[in-house]
Amino acid sequence: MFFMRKSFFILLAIARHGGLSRSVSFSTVELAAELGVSQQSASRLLRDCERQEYVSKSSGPAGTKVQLTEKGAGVLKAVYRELALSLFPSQKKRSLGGVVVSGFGEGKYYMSQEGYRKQLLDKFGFEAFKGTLNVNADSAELESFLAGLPEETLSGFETQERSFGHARCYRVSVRNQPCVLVLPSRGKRPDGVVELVASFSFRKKLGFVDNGKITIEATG
Amino acid sequence: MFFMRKSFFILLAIARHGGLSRSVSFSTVELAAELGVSQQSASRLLRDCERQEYVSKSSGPAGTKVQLTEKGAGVLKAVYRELALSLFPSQKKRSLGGVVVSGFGEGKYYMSQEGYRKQLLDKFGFEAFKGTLNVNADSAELESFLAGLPEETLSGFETQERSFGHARCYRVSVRNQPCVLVLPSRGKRPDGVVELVASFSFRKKLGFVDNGKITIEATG
DNA sequence: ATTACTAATTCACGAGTAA
DNA sequence: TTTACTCGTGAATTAGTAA
Repeated sequence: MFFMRKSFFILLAIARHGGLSRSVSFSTVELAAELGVSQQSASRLLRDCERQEYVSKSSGPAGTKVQLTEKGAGVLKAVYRELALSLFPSQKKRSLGGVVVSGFGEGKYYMSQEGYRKQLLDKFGFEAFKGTLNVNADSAELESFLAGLPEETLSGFETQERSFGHARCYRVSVRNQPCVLVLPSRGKRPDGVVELVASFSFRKKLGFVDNGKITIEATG
Repeated sequence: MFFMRKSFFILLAIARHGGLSRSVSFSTVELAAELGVSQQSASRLLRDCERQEYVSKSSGPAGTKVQLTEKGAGVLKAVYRELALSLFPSQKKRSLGGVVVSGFGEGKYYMSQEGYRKQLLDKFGFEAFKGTLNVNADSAELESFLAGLPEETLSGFETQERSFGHARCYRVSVRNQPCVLVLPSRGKRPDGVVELVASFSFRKKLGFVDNGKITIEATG
């Protein structure tokens, strides 16, 4: 957890300047002043962050442009989660309400890929049912629900036909059945729609139907 | 802001173990393992935190007991705030609803103390009206409202008669009138009750009465 | 202006160990 | 077992510059 200690405050400084969502101009002199180190150290520390893939940057005599990577943003989120749990232990959001929506079969397609099935088995210990349950939730509620959960990542991979992106996963449960909430990074989906993966079919085993209400619970 | 860089992760580790609200046993060996440093470094770093008054601790051959001070907790809250603003810029809570309650005149007593008046003038630039408006808010809402605001502190002081504790302050506004939300640390008050201080009387100038609704807005 | 190299320096770290 | 000291080493930092 604390291996990213040395990079954290640089990432935070970049995020403060908006580097989470876009590339920002950020000279090493400014960065140095904010952190209270020399320009030389700022330059070196930034390069260390790039080596660890926390940021992507381009720099030259015209200045530096920098943006946090997913991995870098993950560092900030992980610390945010720890802080939130420590500072406001009472306020952890333990459940998330949503509505079942139709997924047009992509869930089945993705869950048939060995690249994902293998990782789900390794990380979560079950053979995934070849299909997902798509759930629509309020995106702000989803955000704060997920902020309180430990995050795991399914890596992207390539097949002969195409390449598959990585996905963020969270252990949750529905009606006391453990399952995994998956947020694919690829394929811009509507805000607030997530996929649930389990060893079984939510529709067959638990009787969920389109437009039905569902409650997702945090586990652990 | 980043002067506490070196201590932050130690404070976070202590908070994870519950050291925010109570004294926790925490051997330097454990701490070292969590941070990925040697026992010797953990011991030294902990001592640095004590010197900076981020923690209070007692240690000896039987082990170490440690608890975060207000100042130490303030470090974690400040970082939490920065993270929250960067990660979820949309979600900042900008206003807080509450109900005016009767304060039995202690507000007038405190606001008559030169020790507080001087600090309010220095920090906020106004002569405080000798009285406060007590407001009752939902304590969870209050917590998340304040988490998004920069915090300032009025120091405690001594008079011939008694000693006065320190207080946490936040710049806010009510009906577009800038004022200061004060949370005294002393004198256990009911959860969710705060005091508003301004250059004027809320009751006379704005017509607030007991049990009336009030909305406090974040400024800046 | 910048960034970022190399060299000098410092100060943080951990080994050894006392209490 | 603890905690925490001293001290040698080297990684991290800054100064001085080049580009």
